[in-house]
Amino acid sequence: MIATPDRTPLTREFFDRPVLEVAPDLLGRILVRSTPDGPIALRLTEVEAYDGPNDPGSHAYRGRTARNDVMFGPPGHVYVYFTYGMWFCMNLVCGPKGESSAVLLRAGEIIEGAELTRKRRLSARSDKELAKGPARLATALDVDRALNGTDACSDGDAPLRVLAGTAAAPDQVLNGPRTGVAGDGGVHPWRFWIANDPTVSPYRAHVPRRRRS
DNA sequence: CGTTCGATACTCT
DNA sequence: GAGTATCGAACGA
Repeated sequence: MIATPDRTPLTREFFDRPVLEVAPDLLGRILVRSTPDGPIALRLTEVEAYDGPNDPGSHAYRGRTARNDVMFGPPGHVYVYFTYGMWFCMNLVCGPKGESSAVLLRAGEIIEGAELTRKRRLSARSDKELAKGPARLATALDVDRALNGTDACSDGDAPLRVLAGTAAAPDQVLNGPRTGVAGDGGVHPWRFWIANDPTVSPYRAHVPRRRRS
Protein backbone atom coordinates (compact mmCIF):
# COMPACT_ATOMS: atom_id res chain seq x y z
CA MET A 1 0.00 0.00 0.00
CA ILE A 2 1.01 3.59 -0.53
CA ALA A 3 1.41 5.75 2.53
CA THR A 4 -0.59 8.97 2.64
CA PRO A 5 1.79 11.88 2.08
CA ASP A 6 2.63 13.76 5.26
CA ARG A 7 1.36 17.34 4.90
CA THR A 8 3.34 18.77 7.82
CA PRO A 9 6.01 21.33 6.88
CA LEU A 10 9.69 20.45 6.87
CA THR A 11 11.50 22.23 9.69
CA ARG A 12 14.41 24.62 9.41
CA GLU A 13 16.54 21.91 11.07
CA PHE A 14 15.87 19.73 8.02
CA PHE A 15 17.68 22.24 5.84
CA ASP A 16 20.37 23.02 8.45
CA ARG A 17 22.47 20.02 7.36
CA PRO A 18 25.18 19.43 4.74
CA VAL A 19 23.71 20.02 1.30
CA LEU A 20 24.72 16.54 0.10
CA GLU A 21 22.50 15.07 2.82
CA VAL A 22 19.59 17.40 2.19
CA ALA A 23 19.49 17.09 -1.62
CA PRO A 24 18.60 13.37 -1.91
CA ASP A 25 16.35 13.67 1.14
CA LEU A 26 14.22 16.27 -0.71
CA LEU A 27 13.11 13.76 -3.35
CA GLY A 28 9.47 12.79 -2.84
CA ARG A 29 8.80 15.89 -0.73
CA ILE A 30 5.94 18.23 -1.62
CA LEU A 31 6.35 21.85 -2.65
CA VAL A 32 3.19 23.93 -2.19
CA ARG A 33 2.73 27.23 -4.00
CA SER A 34 -0.14 29.43 -2.82
CA THR A 35 -1.61 31.50 -5.65
CA PRO A 36 -4.67 33.77 -5.73
CA ASP A 37 -6.43 31.10 -7.81
CA GLY A 38 -5.60 28.28 -5.39
CA PRO A 39 -2.74 26.01 -4.33
CA ILE A 40 -0.40 24.13 -6.64
CA ALA A 41 1.40 21.10 -5.20
CA LEU A 42 4.43 19.41 -6.73
CA ARG A 43 6.23 16.21 -5.74
CA LEU A 44 9.99 16.68 -6.20
CA THR A 45 11.62 14.11 -8.50
CA GLU A 46 14.97 15.72 -9.43
CA VAL A 47 17.38 18.11 -7.66
CA GLU A 48 21.01 19.25 -7.80
CA ALA A 49 23.36 20.18 -4.93
CA TYR A 50 25.56 23.30 -5.04
CA ASP A 51 28.17 23.21 -2.29
CA GLY A 52 28.83 26.85 -1.50
CA PRO A 53 32.38 28.22 -1.52
CA ASN A 54 34.02 24.86 -2.34
CA ASP A 55 32.11 24.31 -5.57
CA PRO A 56 33.19 26.04 -8.81
CA GLY A 57 29.69 25.40 -10.18
CA SER A 58 28.01 27.33 -7.39
CA HIS A 59 26.87 30.93 -7.73
CA ALA A 60 28.49 31.48 -4.31
CA TYR A 61 31.94 30.27 -5.42
CA ARG A 62 33.30 33.78 -6.02
CA GLY A 63 31.85 35.24 -2.86
CA ARG A 64 28.83 37.23 -1.86
CA THR A 65 27.15 39.53 -4.43
CA ALA A 66 23.79 41.23 -4.76
CA ARG A 67 22.45 38.29 -6.78
CA ASN A 68 23.49 35.44 -4.46
CA ASP A 69 22.93 37.28 -1.18
CA VAL A 70 20.11 34.94 -0.12
CA MET A 71 22.45 31.91 -0.32
CA PHE A 72 24.46 33.39 2.55
CA GLY A 73 21.39 33.74 4.74
CA PRO A 74 19.51 31.21 6.89
CA PRO A 75 18.58 27.74 5.58
CA GLY A 76 15.09 26.93 4.35
CA HIS A 77 14.78 30.13 2.33
CA VAL A 78 14.14 30.40 -1.41
CA TYR A 79 16.92 31.58 -3.77
CA VAL A 80 15.60 32.56 -7.21
CA TYR A 81 17.92 33.55 -10.07
CA PHE A 82 17.39 34.65 -13.65
CA THR A 83 19.29 32.92 -16.46
CA TYR A 84 19.69 32.75 -20.25
CA GLY A 85 17.89 36.06 -20.57
CA MET A 86 14.47 34.48 -20.14
CA TRP A 87 14.10 32.05 -17.26
CA PHE A 88 13.92 31.80 -13.52
CA CYS A 89 15.18 28.86 -11.47
CA MET A 90 14.58 28.20 -7.78
CA ASN A 91 16.74 26.76 -5.02
CA LEU A 92 16.38 26.02 -1.32
CA VAL A 93 19.22 27.28 0.88
CA CYS A 94 20.90 24.59 3.01
CA GLY A 95 23.52 24.25 5.71
CA PRO A 96 24.18 26.68 8.54
CA LYS A 97 23.74 30.38 7.88
CA GLY A 98 26.69 31.75 5.94
CA GLU A 99 27.72 28.46 4.34
CA SER A 100 26.01 29.49 1.07
CA SER A 101 24.97 26.02 -0.11
CA ALA A 102 21.71 25.39 -1.95
CA VAL A 103 19.67 22.76 -3.78
CA LEU A 104 18.39 23.55 -7.28
CA LEU A 105 14.89 22.16 -7.80
CA ARG A 106 15.09 20.65 -11.29
CA ALA A 107 11.86 18.71 -11.84
CA GLY A 108 8.71 17.35 -10.26
CA GLU A 109 5.24 15.93 -10.71
CA ILE A 110 2.27 18.28 -10.35
CA ILE A 111 -0.07 16.51 -7.92
CA GLU A 112 -2.56 19.32 -7.28
CA GLY A 113 -3.65 22.37 -9.28
CA ALA A 114 -2.47 21.07 -12.66
CA GLU A 115 -5.21 23.13 -14.36
CA LEU A 116 -3.55 26.29 -12.98
CA THR A 117 -0.10 25.35 -14.27
CA ARG A 118 -1.28 24.42 -17.78
CA LYS A 119 -2.19 28.06 -18.44
CA ARG A 120 1.43 29.04 -17.92
CA ARG A 121 2.94 26.01 -19.62
CA LEU A 122 1.17 26.02 -22.98
CA SER A 123 4.11 24.38 -24.74
CA ALA A 124 3.95 21.25 -22.55
CA ARG A 125 3.18 18.25 -24.77
CA SER A 126 1.82 16.31 -21.78
CA ASP A 127 1.36 16.83 -18.06
CA LYS A 128 4.66 15.02 -17.48
CA GLU A 129 6.38 18.05 -19.02
CA LEU A 130 4.68 20.68 -16.83
CA ALA A 131 7.68 20.83 -14.46
CA LYS A 132 10.31 18.78 -16.35
CA GLY A 133 13.33 21.09 -16.01
CA PRO A 134 14.23 23.86 -13.54
CA ALA A 135 12.86 26.83 -15.49
CA ARG A 136 9.72 24.89 -16.40
CA LEU A 137 9.24 24.05 -12.72
CA ALA A 138 9.56 27.72 -11.77
CA THR A 139 7.19 28.76 -14.58
CA ALA A 140 4.61 26.12 -13.61
CA LEU A 141 4.64 27.35 -10.01
CA ASP A 142 4.64 31.04 -11.03
CA VAL A 143 7.96 31.61 -9.28
CA ASP A 144 9.98 34.71 -10.14
CA ARG A 145 12.22 37.28 -8.50
CA ALA A 146 9.36 38.37 -6.23
CA LEU A 147 9.81 35.16 -4.21
CA ASN A 148 13.58 35.47 -3.80
CA GLY A 149 14.44 35.32 -0.10
CA THR A 150 11.08 34.09 1.12
CA ASP A 151 10.95 31.48 3.89
CA ALA A 152 9.83 28.00 2.74
CA CYS A 153 9.64 26.72 6.34
CA SER A 154 7.05 29.12 7.68
CA ASP A 155 3.51 27.89 8.11
CA GLY A 156 0.31 29.73 7.36
CA ASP A 157 -0.09 31.42 4.00
CA ALA A 158 3.51 31.75 2.85
CA PRO A 159 3.75 31.81 -0.95
CA LEU A 160 5.95 28.69 -0.93
CA ARG A 161 6.22 25.86 1.59
CA VAL A 162 7.89 22.44 1.63
CA LEU A 163 5.92 19.59 3.19
CA ALA A 164 7.29 16.25 4.39
CA GLY A 165 5.41 14.22 1.75
CA THR A 166 6.81 10.72 1.38
CA ALA A 167 10.60 10.66 1.10
CA ALA A 168 11.86 8.56 -1.79
CA ALA A 169 13.34 5.23 -0.64
CA PRO A 170 17.16 5.44 -0.74
CA ASP A 171 17.37 2.51 -3.15
CA GLN A 172 15.15 4.45 -5.59
CA VAL A 173 17.48 7.47 -5.62
CA LEU A 174 20.05 7.63 -8.43
CA ASN A 175 22.78 10.24 -8.89
CA GLY A 176 25.04 11.48 -11.68
CA PRO A 177 26.74 14.57 -13.11
CA ARG A 178 24.96 17.90 -12.91
CA THR A 179 23.21 19.27 -15.98
CA GLY A 180 24.75 22.16 -17.91
CA VAL A 181 27.40 23.04 -15.32
CA ALA A 182 30.63 24.41 -16.85
CA GLY A 183 33.69 22.34 -16.04
CA ASP A 184 31.81 19.70 -14.08
CA GLY A 185 32.74 16.74 -16.29
CA GLY A 186 31.19 14.26 -13.90
CA VAL A 187 33.59 15.33 -11.16
CA HIS A 188 30.67 16.11 -8.87
CA PRO A 189 27.83 13.58 -9.33
CA TRP A 190 25.52 15.86 -7.39
CA ARG A 191 22.38 15.54 -9.47
CA PHE A 192 19.85 13.30 -7.70
CA TRP A 193 16.64 11.86 -9.13
CA ILE A 194 14.01 9.20 -8.55
CA ALA A 195 14.64 6.08 -10.65
CA ASN A 196 12.31 5.55 -13.62
CA ASP A 197 10.24 8.64 -12.90
CA PRO A 198 8.77 10.06 -16.13
CA THR A 199 8.98 13.67 -14.93
CA VAL A 200 12.80 13.69 -14.61
CA SER A 201 14.47 15.99 -17.18
CA PRO A 202 16.90 14.65 -19.82
CA TYR A 203 20.61 15.05 -19.05
CA ARG A 204 22.38 17.73 -21.08
CA ALA A 205 26.12 18.34 -20.91
CA HIS A 206 27.36 21.90 -20.68
CA VAL A 207 27.72 23.66 -24.06
CA PRO A 208 29.53 27.01 -24.11
CA ARG A 209 27.66 29.53 -26.27
CA ARG A 210 29.22 32.37 -28.15
CA ARG A 211 27.39 35.44 -29.19
CA ARG A 212 26.78 35.97 -32.91
CA SER A 213 28.88 38.74 -34.43
C1' DC B 1 10.33 10.13 -28.38
C1' DG B 2 14.81 12.45 -30.25
C1' DT B 3 18.01 16.27 -32.37
C1' DT B 4 19.42 20.89 -33.81
C1' DC B 5 19.46 25.78 -33.50
C1' DG B 6 19.17 30.28 -31.61
C1' DA B 7 16.56 33.70 -28.57
C1' DT B 8 17.18 36.60 -24.59
C1' DA B 9 18.83 40.11 -20.72
C1' DC B 10 21.20 39.76 -16.72
C1' DT B 11 25.65 39.25 -13.92
C1' DC B 12 30.27 39.73 -13.23
C1' DT B 13 34.95 40.89 -15.39
C1' DG C 1 32.07 42.31 -23.48
C1' DA C 2 31.55 37.37 -22.59
C1' DG C 3 29.27 33.72 -20.62
C1' DT C 4 25.07 31.69 -18.80
C1' DA C 5 22.66 25.87 -13.00
C1' DT C 6 17.61 26.74 -20.28
C1' DC C 7 13.93 26.22 -23.28
C1' DG C 8 10.74 26.00 -27.38
C1' DA C 9 9.98 25.64 -32.34
C1' DA C 10 10.67 22.88 -36.08
C1' DC C 11 11.48 18.69 -37.89
C1' DG C 12 12.19 13.49 -38.14
C1' DA C 13 10.90 8.90 -36.51
